Amino acid sequence: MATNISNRQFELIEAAGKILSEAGVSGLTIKNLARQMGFAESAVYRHFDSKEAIIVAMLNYLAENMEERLGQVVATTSNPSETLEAIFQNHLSFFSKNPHFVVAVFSDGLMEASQSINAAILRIMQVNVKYLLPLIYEGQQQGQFTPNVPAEDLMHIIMGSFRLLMFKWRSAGFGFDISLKGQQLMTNLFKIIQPCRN
Amino acid sequence: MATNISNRQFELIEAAGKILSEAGVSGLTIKNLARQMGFAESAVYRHFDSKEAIIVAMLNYLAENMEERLGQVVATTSNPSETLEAIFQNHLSFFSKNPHFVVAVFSDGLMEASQSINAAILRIMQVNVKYLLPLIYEGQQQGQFTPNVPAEDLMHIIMGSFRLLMFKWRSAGFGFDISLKGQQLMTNLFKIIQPCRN
DNA sequence: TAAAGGTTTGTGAATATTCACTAACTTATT
DNA sequence: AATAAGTTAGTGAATATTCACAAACCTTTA
Repeated sequence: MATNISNRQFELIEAAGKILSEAGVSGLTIKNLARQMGFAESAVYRHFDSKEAIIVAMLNYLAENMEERLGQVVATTSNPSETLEAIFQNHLSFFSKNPHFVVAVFSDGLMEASQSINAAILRIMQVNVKYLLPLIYEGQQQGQFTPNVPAEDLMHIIMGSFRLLMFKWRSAGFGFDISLKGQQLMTNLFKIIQPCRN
Repeated sequence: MATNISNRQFELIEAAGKILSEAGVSGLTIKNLARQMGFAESAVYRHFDSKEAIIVAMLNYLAENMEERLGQVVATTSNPSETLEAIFQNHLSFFSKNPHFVVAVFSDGLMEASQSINAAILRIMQVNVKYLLPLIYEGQQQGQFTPNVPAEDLMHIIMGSFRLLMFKWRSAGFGFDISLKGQQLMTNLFKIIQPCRN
């Protein structure tokens, strides 16, 4: 779990992220990465075995980071509805500061690239499921969310809306305030998944 | 609008679709396309000026087809809720028969590839918006859908859920019954966007 | 202290492979 | 005869990766 990463490796991951957010998956070449770092292409291979390894390291870093953040949020909140909101805001704040991860996680170009990359991306999704699903289930039990729809499907709708928002943000060149739009989406989702009071 | 396409061109588009669904965007090369067609690479260029032109033609075909289908559905249904359901089922049935379009439309690898491809994909999304938005708005007016959330945002949630379903289907290698899962999603969505009866 | 040897991190050149695309030629159909 | 639709055999550019080598630094030993 405690993936050890050298300073240089971290710099490379950051550089790769910058390229991803600016030039997309197809722009992420060893040549561009080396240029971004300011050294020759061959030097990249002093720190990573392959391009694939760089991307996997990047995704693993995100997975660990996300696991930590979500764990923190769950630990410091009690009410399911409140926790869900905190998770939402946590994600929004994180992606707002690290837009390249939007490209990394929500792109299929990378998923096609290799099996290990694909697995890494799915792992990230599962981190979210791991925290969201019990939360939604609990919220249903407590009467905060509608019991008419299975928790898995409620989660599907929430995650789908979130992903589409990220897609739109990226398509717009990260040109609008994702936190603001995210807040609005969240508000709407809460309205919709609330149980009807009769 | 009346995009004229020769028989061979249509065959090429179909072959490209088959490759897309089996090998993804990265598998769609002229070499593979020629192999699929059973002739040499250079012969492809007898029918299309470039690879880009093939993809654009494919997307335009989808756009026209979709426009036609949605127009048909809207014309033969009256009730907004009923129309929305019919659109949903129409899409499910179409994608179920043409899974390659899922790859084409919901992939970012293609969007990055060129400006004209990007525009073609966005055009397809807009065809959906054009039909869905008035429908949802009307449904809200008639008290079939909740008025608490703006129509645009309701549409966002619906489209996001649908896209995620397509993503999951593709990730699973088109290995489950998309019509069935789609029906379930639709049922859940309808439950959720229904206005509370007090 | 100074030399010897090892490690880290870089360089520039070269590798094989893949890619979209093209020129010139052949063949069949009308 | 002319056109459409195929072929063979190339092109140059881009790709990830490997190679032998070198400068700078650290550690051991005489």
